[in-house]
Amino acid sequence: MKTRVRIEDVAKRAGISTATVSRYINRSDYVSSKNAERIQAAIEDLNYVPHAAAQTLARQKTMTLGLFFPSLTSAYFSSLLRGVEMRANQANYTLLIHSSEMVTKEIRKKRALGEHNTDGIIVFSDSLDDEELIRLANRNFPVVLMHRSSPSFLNIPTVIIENKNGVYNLVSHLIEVHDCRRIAILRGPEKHENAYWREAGYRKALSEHNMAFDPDLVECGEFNTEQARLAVKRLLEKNIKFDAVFSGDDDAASGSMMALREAGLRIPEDVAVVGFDDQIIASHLSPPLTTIRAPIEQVGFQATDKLIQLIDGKPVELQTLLPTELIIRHSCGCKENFH
Amino acid sequence: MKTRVRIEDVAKRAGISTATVSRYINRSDYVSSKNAERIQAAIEDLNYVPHAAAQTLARQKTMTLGLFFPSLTSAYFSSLLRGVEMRANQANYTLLIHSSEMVTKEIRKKRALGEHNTDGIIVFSDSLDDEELIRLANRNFPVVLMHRSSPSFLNIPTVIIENKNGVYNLVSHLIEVHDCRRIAILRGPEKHENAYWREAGYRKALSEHNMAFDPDLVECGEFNTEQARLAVKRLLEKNIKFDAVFSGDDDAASGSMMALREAGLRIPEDVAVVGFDDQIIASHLSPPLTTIRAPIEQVGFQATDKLIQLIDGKPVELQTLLPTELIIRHSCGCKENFH
DNA sequence: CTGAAAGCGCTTACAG
DNA sequence: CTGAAAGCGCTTACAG
Repeated sequence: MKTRVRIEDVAKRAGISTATVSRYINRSDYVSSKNAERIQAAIEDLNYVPHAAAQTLARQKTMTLGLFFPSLTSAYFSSLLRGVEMRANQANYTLLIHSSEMVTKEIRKKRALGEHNTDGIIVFSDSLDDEELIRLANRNFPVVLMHRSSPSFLNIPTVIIENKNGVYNLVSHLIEVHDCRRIAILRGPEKHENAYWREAGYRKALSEHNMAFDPDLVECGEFNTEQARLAVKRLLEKNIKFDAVFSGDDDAASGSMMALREAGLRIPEDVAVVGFDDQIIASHLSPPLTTIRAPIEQVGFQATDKLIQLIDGKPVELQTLLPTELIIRHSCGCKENFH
Repeated sequence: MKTRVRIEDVAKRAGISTATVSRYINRSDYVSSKNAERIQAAIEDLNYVPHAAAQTLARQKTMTLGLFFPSLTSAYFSSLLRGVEMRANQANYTLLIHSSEMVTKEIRKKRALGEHNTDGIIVFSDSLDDEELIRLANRNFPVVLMHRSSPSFLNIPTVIIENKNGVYNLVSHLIEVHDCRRIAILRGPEKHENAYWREAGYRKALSEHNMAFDPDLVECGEFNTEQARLAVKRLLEKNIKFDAVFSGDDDAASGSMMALREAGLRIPEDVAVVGFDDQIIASHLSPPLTTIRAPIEQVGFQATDKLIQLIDGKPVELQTLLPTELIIRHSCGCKENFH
C-alpha cells in the first residue's frame, strides 16, 4: 500500500524506457505523439508524481529557495512573504523559510538553509550573521539581501527602500503643517539599516528646520507594538514633553497610540502620531495613521527575482532602491480624508 | 569553486570509509573514539553539510512536513504557524507551506505537496479538497486536519476547538449583562466548520433566552476585516436596527468597528462589538475587544504533534478538542478592566 | 525520436 | 567497530 509509484512503473505500463518518460515529463526533448499519449495515460492511471529528492539529486538542482526571516508575527512579514511567494511560484521554486525567532542557535549551526538544500537564499536585514554570509558568498552561492546593504568587499545584490527621504518628508510635514516642535522618535532595532536611515531622515528634517536634536526625545520602539507602547510610557513617566511621535514603523505607531490613550492623551490634538510602512492596519487605526507607504511586497518580489536571475547565471543590478510615499491621514492632525 | 563537498571527501580526509562517516554523523552506530575525532576534524575542515536530497533518497524519508493554509495575510496564521514550527523544529522536521491564496490551481494539480516531497501533511480547514484528501488517506499517507472534522468514513485525526460553547457564553454575556436584544452575526466562510459551530452557539444563546432568530441580522463577514466592514455597512444601509454584533472572529470585529465609527456610531454605547480568537490585536483595538480566547498556537502545535506520531506509526487520538475562554474587555460595554 | 547505462550523494543490510 | 557494495528514483550524455 505504501509502495511508491516510480518512473519505472510508468515506463513499463507504457511499454517504453524510463528515459523517454522522463523526457516527456520534463518536456526536455521531443517524444513521438503516440508515445506521449501512452505515457500520459500511464501517468494518470498510476497517479504518478516524480519523487522530488530523486530529481534534485539527478539534476543537481533543488528548485527551492531559502528565506531567512526574523519573525513571522508581524503582518509586515506576511506582505513581504506574499511578494516572495508570488515570484517563486511563477518560476516553479519552492520556499524554505527560517525565522530566527523560531529556529534555535543549535539548528542554525547545523546549517538549516544552504547549499545542501537550496539553490540560493534571501536574507532579511540582519537575520543571518556576517560570518555565514561571507562563507556563502565566497563559495559563489547565490544570495540576495533585503533591507541590508552588502558588506562592501562582497557585492551581494540587495533590495532596499527610500527610508531617509521618506521620513524627512514625514517629519517635515509635522513641522511645517502642524507646527510640531518636540517630536519624539522611536528607534528600530540596533543593527537594522532601515532604523538607521529613518533616524537620519528625522535628523535631517530637524536640522533643516533649525530644530535641535534632543536626546531626551529618543526612545527604542524596536519596530514592535508592545515595545513601542512601553517606550512611550517611559517618555511620559519621565515627564518629557512632546507634541508628536515618529514611531519608526506602523506596528510601533499602534503601540504609541495605546500608550497615549492609556495616559488619557488625545491623538492628534495632544500628541500627533506617525509611522512607516503603510501596513494594512495603518488605515484601520483610530485615528487613521499618517505614515510612509513602503512597497513591502515589491521588496520581496524584486529580491526573489534577483535571486532567480543569479541562479540562472544572469547579470543583476547590485542595488535596487524602491521609492516610498507620504500618506496623509488623520493621526498627524490633518482633517481632510485624503485616501 | 562550486564543487560540492561530499561524504566521500570527508571519508578520504579522515582515511576511513563513507559508511563509518555516515554512522558518525547520524549517530546510528558506535564509532571508535579515534575515528570519531578524525571525522569531526575532517567535517570542520571541509565545512561539510550532508546533501539533503541524497539523504532523503537513501533513507526513504523526507524529514519534511507539508502544510496547507488558506492564506498568510492574517496575524491568525502567524500564531498558528508558530505552533506548527515549534513542534516541527523540536523533531527536526522542515516545513513546506502552501497557501491556497498564492498557489495557482495549475500548481496544485501538479501535486505541490504530497508523498513525493513530504512525510505527511497538515490541512487547515477546507484548504485541500475532499478528493485529494481521500486519495491520500487511501494510500495510508499521514494526514492531520485542523478545524475540520474527518469525513466520517476515513478517520483522519483532527484538532478542533470549542466553538459552540464559546460563542454561547459570549452571546449570553451580551444578553444577560448588557441587555442586548438585537445581536447581528457576521458569518464566516461557507465551508468553514468554525463558522458553522459559531453560528450554532449564537443560535443556542438566542433560543435559551427566548429570543427569535432574525435572518435580517445575519451577514457575511468571512473572518475578514474588509469583508466585515462592508457587511456592517450593508446592515446599516438597509436600516436594520441592532445593538450588538458578533463578528465571527477578531479580524472581522476590527472591520465592524471601522464601519460603525464611519457611521458615527459609538462603541459600545450605541453598538457593542465582540469577536472570536483573542488575537494580539484584540486588546489593541479601541475599545479593547471582548472576545473568546482560542488556543490558536496550541492547535498548530497539537496537530503537528499528532502528525509526527502518525509518521512514527504510533497511535493517536482521532479528535482533540481544545477549550476556549471568554475574555471580557470594553467593547461589550463592560467598564472594568479585567485583563 | 529512443534506449542502455552511468551517475547524483547518501544509507544500510551484510559480512567480517 | 568497520568496509564493500547495493540501492534509493530520477536525469542525461552517448550512441544509434
